[in-house]
Amino acid sequence: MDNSGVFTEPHAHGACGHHVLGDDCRFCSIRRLSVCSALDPDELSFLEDMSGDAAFEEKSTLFRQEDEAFSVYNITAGVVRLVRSLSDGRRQITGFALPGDFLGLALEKSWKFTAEAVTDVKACRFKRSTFDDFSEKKPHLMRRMHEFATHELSLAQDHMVLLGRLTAEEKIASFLVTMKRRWTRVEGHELGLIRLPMGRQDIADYLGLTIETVSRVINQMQRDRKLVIVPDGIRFVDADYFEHRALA
Amino acid sequence: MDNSGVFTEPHAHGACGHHVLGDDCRFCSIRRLSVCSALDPDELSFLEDMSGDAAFEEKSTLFRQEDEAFSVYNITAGVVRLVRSLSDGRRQITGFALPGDFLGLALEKSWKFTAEAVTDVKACRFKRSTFDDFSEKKPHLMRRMHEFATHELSLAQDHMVLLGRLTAEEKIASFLVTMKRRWTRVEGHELGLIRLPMGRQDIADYLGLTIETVSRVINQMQRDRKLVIVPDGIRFVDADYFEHRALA
DNA sequence: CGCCATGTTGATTTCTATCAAATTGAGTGG
DNA sequence: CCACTCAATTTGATAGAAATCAACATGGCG
Repeated sequence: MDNSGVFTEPHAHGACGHHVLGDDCRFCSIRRLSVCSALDPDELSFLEDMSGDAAFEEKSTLFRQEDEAFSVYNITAGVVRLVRSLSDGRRQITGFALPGDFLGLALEKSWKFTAEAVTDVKACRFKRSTFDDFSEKKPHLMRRMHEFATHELSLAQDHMVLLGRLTAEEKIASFLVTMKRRWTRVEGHELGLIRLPMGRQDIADYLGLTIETVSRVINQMQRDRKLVIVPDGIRFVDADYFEHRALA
Repeated sequence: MDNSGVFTEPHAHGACGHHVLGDDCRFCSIRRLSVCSALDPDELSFLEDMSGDAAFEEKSTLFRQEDEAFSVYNITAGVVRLVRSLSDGRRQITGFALPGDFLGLALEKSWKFTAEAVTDVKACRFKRSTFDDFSEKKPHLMRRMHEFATHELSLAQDHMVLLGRLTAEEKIASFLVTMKRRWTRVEGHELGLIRLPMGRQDIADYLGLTIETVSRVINQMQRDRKLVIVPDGIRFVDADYFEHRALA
């Protein structure tokens, strides 16, 4: 069921630590967005030698909470959901990783969340120990990692405000505005369409709502001519409405 | 009103960057908990020379969101609330800083939250630029900062689960259990009392509830003989109940 | 074509917020 | 020492937003 195509850490690890698919960091389209932007050509080539490409099928699991973190990942294509689950089945999605996002900032041995592929995903994988050794010797990279971590922390705080203090309507509006900004950044140009590759349940679990409420609010927004629902996402009709309702 | 004793960054900054009150890092009681635990005696003495003590009165503001971050702080005594506010007055407290906690992990110029003294607070203050230069040269310290940042990130994710998916009762139980653990760590030994120096409104703004709900739930717990309310905090009566209801 | 996952819509309940009023309690000044 | 004040907290009554329960619709895919 959920296990089709699962590619968990311990098994995945065997094939990594060396160059697998031969992609070239110099031509990496998301490098400017990633931790790798801190590196000069020599460093990049070194990093390339210790990296391997990884692909994950839609609905497969990159790794699970509590698993030992043998690898770290730079997402290069697709969307990953980061999930924390309670024993009774309640879920909170703490974030969606898009191309350019890095998984493995934490220095602890085990993952603190489960990562699942929302779409087919491609990632640049590094053996954790090698990557750590390298960053230990390259203050550039360590600093960049730290920048990423503190930026994530700031985003996490934004999300706490959203979860703790916004109404359902405000949550949805904020989410859509954020997704629009993130996709624009990734794609390098604004698209009329706001891609929503994740399902309604994922959106609900990200916003601390139920799937019914997410569906109702989005469809009400459509009836109110604030947006239109299209295949794979939505399109803003009244962008002002959204800017006004999303938290800065 | 809220401005009595305010000690904002720009003004505070004038008196810092050198040793002010003469406390000795070697005898710092919270060093083992702080970023400073990464340092050897020489480094500690260097850091001491560039540090200054700062004191903030109860209810005063250490710094405000958007202010330029001239200094970074190591809290040595008291409790600080970290606040994000919406334009319409809604507040979300993203965390409480206790002794040993560090404010200024982010590398960005401006603060991403407001910090207010819940009690009288003492802190070890460093000029931001000096501290950054120092950490740039000391991978030890940079790594330690990064560890702190990623640990905070993990705590932030815990808090997202709390805000998004727990009931009022579970939120309060989790909060109390966490405060118990944190105070035990700070004080080095377990105390029967769980100190709650922050008011009910602060607890509400931390848990995404209203003050009335916080009051009601805590008082109901007292009626149910799960805890007793005492001056400055609460005392667990049925510790099992709390362990069972708090998220791992 | 029909199946099953996903999403939508409707009816109702429930939890928590809101509105409103007492109560407590620390600090102040007579 | 005690009355007074003001803020913080508690308690009660009611409202409301979102959850829950329950069908029903859609749509991609074998």
